[in-house]
Amino acid sequence: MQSSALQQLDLFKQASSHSLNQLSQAFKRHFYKKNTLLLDHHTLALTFLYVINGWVKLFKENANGEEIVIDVLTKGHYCGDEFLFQAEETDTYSAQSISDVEVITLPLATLKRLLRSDNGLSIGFLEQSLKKRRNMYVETEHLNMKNAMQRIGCFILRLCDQHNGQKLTIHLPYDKVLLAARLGMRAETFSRALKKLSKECSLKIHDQAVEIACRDQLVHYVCPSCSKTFPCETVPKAFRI
Amino acid sequence: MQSSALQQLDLFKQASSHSLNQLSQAFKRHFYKKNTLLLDHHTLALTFLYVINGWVKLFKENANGEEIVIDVLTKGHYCGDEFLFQAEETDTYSAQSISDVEVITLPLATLKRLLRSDNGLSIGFLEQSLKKRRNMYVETEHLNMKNAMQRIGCFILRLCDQHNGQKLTIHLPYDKVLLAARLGMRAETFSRALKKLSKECSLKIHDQAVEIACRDQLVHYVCPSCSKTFPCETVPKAFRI
DNA sequence: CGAAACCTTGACAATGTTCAATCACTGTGG
DNA sequence: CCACAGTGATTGAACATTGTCAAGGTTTCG
Repeated sequence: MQSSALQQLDLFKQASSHSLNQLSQAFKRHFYKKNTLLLDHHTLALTFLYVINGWVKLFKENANGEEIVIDVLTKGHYCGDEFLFQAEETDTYSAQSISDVEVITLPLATLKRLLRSDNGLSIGFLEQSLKKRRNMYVETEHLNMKNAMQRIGCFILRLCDQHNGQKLTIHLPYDKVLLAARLGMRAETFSRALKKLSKECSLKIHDQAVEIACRDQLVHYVCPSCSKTFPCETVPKAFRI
Repeated sequence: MQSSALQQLDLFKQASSHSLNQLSQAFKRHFYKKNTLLLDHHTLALTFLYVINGWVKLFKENANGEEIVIDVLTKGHYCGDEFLFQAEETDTYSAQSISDVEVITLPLATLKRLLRSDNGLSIGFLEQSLKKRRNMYVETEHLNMKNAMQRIGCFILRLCDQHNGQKLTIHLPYDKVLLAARLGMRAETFSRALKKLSKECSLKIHDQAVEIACRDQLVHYVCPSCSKTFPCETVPKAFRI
């Protein structure tokens, strides 16, 4: 990892050159195959994880042994930072690749040491953490205000490049079981809701491909229940940090 | 606001004495009556708000004009920080007192200026922001995993001083309509669920008072669906035998 | 006093979950 | 190469939970 490459990232763009050098040496770069456990819940609480390419599932188990999906990360996303100043290992989770991935890792202890002496680095992490919180507020609102069909529609809309014309085809970035969990519903509910949504909004579904005849029709169904207007984000959710 | 008092707060405990002095001069202290609009959604995006005493509701309206409760703050809680580095005024909300309150406010611009030159201050804000995010993960999990009765029970348990004995009486800190919204359900659902919970777990409800005959009974009903164990704050499940 | 807010209750509708069955597809070992 | 197991996906039927609407009681406050 070049320190110049690091500086391109929002997280590090205000970091000192000393920090960037230290970081570029301390980071480890990894390539993993699909379905590999990247970090177990012990290690994750000690490690900063940044996704360069591919998709990563964050998950834990509840008391009944069922899997809870915390989040799904891709290019530009990261995790583990929330345990920086947390002594006890609690509320942690594991990370698993759901595609071939390229990631970088760094011991939180190293990061913490650098943060202590580099205000630019601290501010970068603060800024991104605040952004994550704003995103979480939106997600919570969606979970409360939107039904299954609307949440799926919202996810699809966020995959549309906003500069595209009306008619377009997008591809669901990972399997439907996981997507259902990510959107807070069961696989069966997802299957039915997607089918219903496709009738309602003139979509054609072929496996992972979603053909959208008229984007505005989808917007009209999905967005009224929301405090934002489409396009919600310049960059689709998948590529947000 | 004395700078020595400020330093007692987790947010500011690592701040430089220069920052503390600046802050203690820039802060404004306010006393408001119940049901006062403290900050509208424009002002809130420009203001740091810290609650000294009393209760504050954060809310906005959705497209249908219904109120969405974002959060309810009390002593030691704060908000507005998430707009520190956000140029556009989006996803904002308003703040209203729901009891007589004492709060302090500070323009975010001032805070931002101080953060730039005080790494201790930045780290304080980062640390608290990460803590908020960990709390939000727990809340999201609860919303997904717990039903109405369990969410109410969990809220009640968190009001119990963990060192109390089995039998105790707690008081709901604000009205049930708001509490229902805070817990992500309708007032009617709250009413029925609380009644059902009180039968299930030997509670006696008189208006705002909740008499708990056996706290463990409540724990037994509420906590199995959760990755934490009661008392939630201290003992991670990982260390149970 | 009267209006408004708070709270509860009943009947019913909407939404999502659970369970069981089925099918297609993929990768593995014999 | 085929049989087979496992995963992903869909569907139906029964069920559970929560929301909606309407009504009525209580409290609060001007």
